[in-house]
Amino acid sequence: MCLTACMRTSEIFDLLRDGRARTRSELARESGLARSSVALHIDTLMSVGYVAPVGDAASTGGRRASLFALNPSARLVVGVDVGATHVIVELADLGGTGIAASRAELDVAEGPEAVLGWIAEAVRSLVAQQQRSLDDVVAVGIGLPGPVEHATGRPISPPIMPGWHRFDVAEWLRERLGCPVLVDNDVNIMALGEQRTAWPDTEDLVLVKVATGIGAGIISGGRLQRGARGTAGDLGHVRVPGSTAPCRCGNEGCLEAVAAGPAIAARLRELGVHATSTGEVVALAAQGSLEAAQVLRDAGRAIGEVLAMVVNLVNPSVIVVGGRLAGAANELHAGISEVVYRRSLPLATEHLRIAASETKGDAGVRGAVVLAIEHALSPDVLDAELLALSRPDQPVVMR
Amino acid sequence: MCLTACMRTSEIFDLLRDGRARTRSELARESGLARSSVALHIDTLMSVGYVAPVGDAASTGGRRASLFALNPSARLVVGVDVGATHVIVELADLGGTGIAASRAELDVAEGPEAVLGWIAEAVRSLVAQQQRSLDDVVAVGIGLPGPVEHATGRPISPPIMPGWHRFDVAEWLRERLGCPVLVDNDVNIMALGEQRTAWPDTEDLVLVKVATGIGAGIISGGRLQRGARGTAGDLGHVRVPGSTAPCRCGNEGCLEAVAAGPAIAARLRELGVHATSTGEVVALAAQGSLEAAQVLRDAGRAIGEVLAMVVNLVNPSVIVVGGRLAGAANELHAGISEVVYRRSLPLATEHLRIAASETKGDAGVRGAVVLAIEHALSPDVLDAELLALSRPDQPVVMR
DNA sequence: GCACTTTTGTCGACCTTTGACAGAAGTTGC
DNA sequence: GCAACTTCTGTCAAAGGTCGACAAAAGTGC
Repeated sequence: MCLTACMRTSEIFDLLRDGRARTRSELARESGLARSSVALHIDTLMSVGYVAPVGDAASTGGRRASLFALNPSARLVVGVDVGATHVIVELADLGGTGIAASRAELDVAEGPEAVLGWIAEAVRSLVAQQQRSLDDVVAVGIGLPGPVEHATGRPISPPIMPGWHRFDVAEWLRERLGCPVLVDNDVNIMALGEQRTAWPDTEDLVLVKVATGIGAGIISGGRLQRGARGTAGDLGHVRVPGSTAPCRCGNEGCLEAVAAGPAIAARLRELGVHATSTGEVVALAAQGSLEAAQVLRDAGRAIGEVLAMVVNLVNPSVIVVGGRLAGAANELHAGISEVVYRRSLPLATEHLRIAASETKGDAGVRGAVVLAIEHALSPDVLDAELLALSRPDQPVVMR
Repeated sequence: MCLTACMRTSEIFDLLRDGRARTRSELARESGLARSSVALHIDTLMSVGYVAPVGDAASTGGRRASLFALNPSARLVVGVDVGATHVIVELADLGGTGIAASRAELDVAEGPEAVLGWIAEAVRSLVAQQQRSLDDVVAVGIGLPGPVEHATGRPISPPIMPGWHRFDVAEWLRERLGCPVLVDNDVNIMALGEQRTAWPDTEDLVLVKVATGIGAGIISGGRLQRGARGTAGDLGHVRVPGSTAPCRCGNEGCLEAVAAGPAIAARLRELGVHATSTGEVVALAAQGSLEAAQVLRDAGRAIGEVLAMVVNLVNPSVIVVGGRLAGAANELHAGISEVVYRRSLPLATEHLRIAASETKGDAGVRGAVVLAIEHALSPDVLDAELLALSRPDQPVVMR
């Protein structure tokens, strides 16, 4: 049997990945194949369930053409956002639409088996609630609050995750859920979520998360930049010009020691305002505290200094500011914009936009869902699945 | 005729791109195709000249298998390195080996038509000298000393290239040389040359060029990062912590105002040492001037401060230090290493190497040649060429 | 209702891929 | 030096994918 059988099928499917409905003729034009060949592939894709007819197109003077589109409910994916003190598990369809979610206040320091155990149980129960089978779940994406070696799915020396160093998260969950598991850093995943949902036409985006820590996810040329060891985008310990504040990392003048939640709270206490946590800073800003506004604007300026370098270095078209501190405070955004536009090269800022996160606290899970979907629907994986379905007797071999 | 005719042919060719010789069986194993199919594709590739037999493999107990490899002399490419005051044009084979080169001391400020005119003439004469036809040249790569929009092949507001703004370099040369022209920033091209020749197994590399200006080329995940407008890697105007030196860009504390050639020369004059140009600084360092050593080490530290951010942000496995000032002075390298290893995160520096450029002043042309070769031998271009050759009557259509 | 337009499913022809086979080329052991 | 064995090469028919064409179906506009 010809092994290239389903090759072009995944090519056709790739065109439908954006969710838009298309006629057979449109697909033929876009793929370069003949209409008759496209029809054959569409039949294959419909028999697997990944594609479904969605009515007819308007007539252009003759018979109406039938429209086909990705069938989001064909399979399920799971997105998981693990924070320092919470875990969110969301069940979603292939279009990225959330179907059901679970949340637990769980300390990541309790260790991998406790956290991942809860996640596995949550997935099983969400799937059961929807009266679907675990076999329908084709991939799991998961974001962790620390450095992750994406290729192997293991955290590497994560500061706030004791017991997780080199733990094989991907394999542990795969054994229990029976599908591929993609692991990445939480900020990377937020960047992915933000880019795919709010900025689909932007190929170069930087997401800055400002909360108890500060980090960035960099998407360049449409691809997430992870670097050699998966630690790319670590803004928190970049030195801010003009600051000598001591940082827990041992160096001084780090951005995190100046502009992250704890540093802002400390600064407010110096001004005589009671604030001990990131949450309280957010609350003060929401109440309109003048001191909070002032300190947040200064923090924004410090972040802006560092982002100005990022702009010169990476040349993004959009910077998205996210994280708990960004949501509550326009001052942070104002401080950032002020410095970035002054300190970066004119050529790099000419078409640069600095925007607030669109997904309200949701970017992490959204990104995890995207990570899972993009793996499950990638040509390689789809080819293997189509091959397996066309020959149920043969074992699945991944090349 | 089936349009997919030569599809798999380029796949086989892709395997031979690394220059290593292989037997039909090896290619079959690596490509997943049957031996007989591979044999057919090899025949096609030999008839076009891109692949040639290179003797027999050692016997493993039976008949010796014949070896096939990329035939470097099948076609020619051109690499061009345009500097502020010089132009180098090199004719190379498909293996990237230089065949012949021309150099001119030509000021880039004389404008595009003068410089490009000289380049076109140089190419013609080099090709003629080698008794080959201009038709054998399949691609030209060219590096320019300023921001370039790679996709369109036009410089964008280049500071030291008056008259070049938005000039269609690619089209101008294509019309006169009759083959595709790839344009990029000179530092990007140096990074490409360095990575492909000296660090082929490294996917994440940053090249820093230290000369009259300072810039960086970033290769991440094996791909050159150009950013939204092609200005990525602009280190020169990143702010150095602790410096307030005024810069020609209008800001203060820029790296270029502290650590580039003119700044170093100015600093030496403050110390009573006569130095006016980058070249004189290099000469002083070569003579073992203590003042030059001291100033260069300080410059290295300043560059190290900025590179420490780059390491946190991009997480490369190798930083290559190139440019005129790097070649002459170990002190620069020492200063850089000292600060980078102290200021970057331990996780990011754990496997980080900081190396001197291996290609002695040659990285620019090497990278331009690589750019040309990788375009000319890319599957898309090769498919089109094979299709055109199999149907000489039909016009070539690029999809 | 009729002429015209457009889509759809089907079919034979063509091309690529495959696995098998016989012959060629080389090695090893006696 | 010869026989037995191993491995590679070229050829070929069968199988599968793709294509263009065609007739039937479905819809529009007058």
